[in-house]
Parts: sequence; C-alpha cells; structure tokens
Amino acid sequence: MPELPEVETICRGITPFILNKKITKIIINRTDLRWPIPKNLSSYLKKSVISQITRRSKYILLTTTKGTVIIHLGMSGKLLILPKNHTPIKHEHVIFHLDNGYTLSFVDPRRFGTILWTTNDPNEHKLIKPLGLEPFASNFNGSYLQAKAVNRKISIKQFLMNNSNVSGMGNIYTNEALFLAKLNPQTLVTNISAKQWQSLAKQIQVILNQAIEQGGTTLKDYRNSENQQGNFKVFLQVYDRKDLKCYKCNNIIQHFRQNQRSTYFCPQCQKK
DNA sequence: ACATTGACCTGGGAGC
DNA sequence: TGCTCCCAGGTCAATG
Repeated sequence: MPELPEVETICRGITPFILNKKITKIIINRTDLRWPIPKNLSSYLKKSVISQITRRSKYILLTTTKGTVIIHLGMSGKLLILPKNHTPIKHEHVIFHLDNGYTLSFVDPRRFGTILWTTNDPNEHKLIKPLGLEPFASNFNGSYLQAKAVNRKISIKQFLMNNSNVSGMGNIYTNEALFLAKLNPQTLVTNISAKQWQSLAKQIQVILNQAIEQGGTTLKDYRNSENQQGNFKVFLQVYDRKDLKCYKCNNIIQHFRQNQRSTYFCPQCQKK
C-alpha cells in the first residue's frame, strides 16, 4: 500500500500524539508477519519514552530511550491513533499503549508489514543499510541516478522500483514520475541521457512533494493515522487510468504487466 | 554481481 | 447467492 508520501503522512500524523510519550504497555496479538515480531518487545520497551519519529524510505523509525522500533507497513498496513479503550479492530496485531490515554495500533490484514526492534544504529540494520538515497537528500540528482545505473541491464521502471537505487518509490509514483519525465517504462537504463536523468530526478521530487501535500493516494485501503483517505488519486496522470485519455495529448493510456507489476503509460507522451 | 521468479497473505470485485 | 479467478500502494530469498 504505502509509498513514501503515505508513510510520510502517517509519520506526521502520529507525531503529535506519540512524541515524548511513555509506552506503558504493548499488546501483541500475533507475531507472524513479514518478519516475526519480537515476543518480548513489551519487556524491552515498557516505560521507555518515544523521543523521535523519523521516516527512512518506507520505514518508520521510533527512537526511544531503550532502543529503536522499526516499522514497515507492507501492502496493507495502517498505524492508527485510537483511544485507549477502543473496541478491537480486525487485524490489529500490535497495540502500543501510551501515557496520554491513546494507543498506537498496528493493523495489517495481509501481514506483509513488520515491527522490529534494535538497540544498535538503525541505519546499520540489514533492512535499512542497503537503501539508496532519499529523494529529498541534497546529493540526490541525475548524476547520482546515472552512476547507480552503470552497467545495469534493466528497464527504468525496474530501476526505480528497487529501493537500493532510490528509496521510497513504489508502483504508483514510479509510473507517475516516468510520465512527468516523458520516459517510456521499458527504456533500458543504459539508453538514458544525462539530461533525461536530471529531468527524472527533478520529476521524482515534484511528484512526491505534490502527493505529500495531498496526504498521499488512496486507491482502496490506504488510510492515515486518523483513518482518513489521501487526496492524490484525482491528480494521478497514468496510474489506474487504463483506456482513459491522457490529460496532455488525448491518446489512450496503455496498461501492461512489467516484471509482475502493473505499468501504465501514455504511448504518445512516453515514446521509446 | 546481477536479473528473474516465487513466496508470503487477505479481501474485494468481476464473471459465470 | 455463491463459487472461482484475478488483482492489489512491497520486497526478500532462492534460483539461474
């Protein structure tokens, strides 16, 4: 489900409710997610205070006085701020009780998400360490992308979907960024000019910024920490617009399956 | 080292 | 109504 803008929206949404709050209790209803949730998370973190909430790629990091919680939402994960005595929700796997009367609840029907814990530098964690630059990092630009693509024999779509190249991009915003940069999703990375890399880097930032402003994209499931939908769906240029007219040129948006994922593009605006 | 495929899950919608 | 099939905002491990 959530890509960078959605995860960023969730981070911003939960921060006022959990920053500097003490974790009084953690209830774990099931541990068998993408990676097993540590059973003793509660004993590790009880009475610790959340001192910082940060996003790294699609991960949410909760820095506490006793270690760092690493959260990934997978395809269907939500983090909800709820009153302490709320009625249980289906698929509510982990519930952090806080000393302000709220809970931070992790709800994830498909269980592709996870919650992990480390006392070491989270940037050294095996899931975090391989990640590429954040798109809003000061050294993120066309040259960075081009250097990452040297000698690679893959399409630009596949390249962007790999978070060790750029972190935070998923299927929606990859499709959208390629449209804005006028690049065909099947173009091989070796055939992209420096100027095109530069444009792509710029458009990645543009699309992500716009989506963050709108609180992300809700196709079906995505909800922010207050269980509200994101508003960016109506701004999508190609994603989920199969057989509809391109807003720029009126040609018909095409859809096909590329590396097991849905790809949408305008054959006129994004020629090979 | 890199590219591709399978696997992990639940739920919703289309088609019959 | 109900059954089957296909699809979905992700990504790691195994395989070539």
